Amino acid sequence: MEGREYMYSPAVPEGRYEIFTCQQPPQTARKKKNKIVNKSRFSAEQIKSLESSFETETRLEPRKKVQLARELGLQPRQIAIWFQNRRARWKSKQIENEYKTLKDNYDNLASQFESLKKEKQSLLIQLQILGDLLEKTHGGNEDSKGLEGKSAVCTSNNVNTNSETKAKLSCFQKGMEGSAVMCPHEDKTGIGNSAEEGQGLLNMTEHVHVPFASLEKWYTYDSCGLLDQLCSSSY
DNA sequence: ATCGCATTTCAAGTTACCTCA
DNA sequence: TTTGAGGTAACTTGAAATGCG
Repeated sequence: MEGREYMYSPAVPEGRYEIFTCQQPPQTARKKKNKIVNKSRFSAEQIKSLESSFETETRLEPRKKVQLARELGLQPRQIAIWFQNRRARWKSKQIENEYKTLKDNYDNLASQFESLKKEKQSLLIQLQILGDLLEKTHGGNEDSKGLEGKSAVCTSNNVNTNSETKAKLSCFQKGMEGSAVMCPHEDKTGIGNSAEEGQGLLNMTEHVHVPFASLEKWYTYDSCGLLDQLCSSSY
């Protein structure tokens, strides 16, 4: 199809350039809506030249347009239209790319959110188990009474815990990490009294298959502010 | 200074043709 | 051979900018 160009009917709209063939007469002219059009694509060389011009500047000065038209054997009007269409294509490509980027970001965040949700569930289950265990170990203890019901509350997504429970959880975590770290509440709860106890709890956590390293992540990704509360709670 | 008009250019949307699977 | 989709040159429309009397 290279080499063929445009042939418009004499019925050219007022103020418009008449676009005509430079090399060949119209072979396949068709009549439609007052227009006789022999439309074909620009040649590879023409496109190449237009593209390289577009790379340097997306808008053409009138002088440059005329010069380019002369070089390529086209009408200045054709050059102008080509640049208009090219800008439109460029813009839609930009929008497409932006959409792609946004979608990728969204997908990443969504999958992060999902895995955090699962992790949260695991931790809540873990919390429940620990609460039950505390209750069993220190059944008559006043403090364990305080923990009563907390585990049940924690089974829902809507975690409703008080600072005491949070402090216990925090102590428990410290016990896991340091094995013998003393807890501010040790006199009341008895948790963290010895390295043995800490180790025992560690074994328990292994039993429920919840990695404690994930708690670290919680501090980073906590989205509902629970851990902020936990960390800032006074005890 | 500013108003009105003509002209030009642009973006956005549309039309019509061509190519190809 | 027909047909539908996709690409693209050219057109239409409305708005903004500019120049001139």
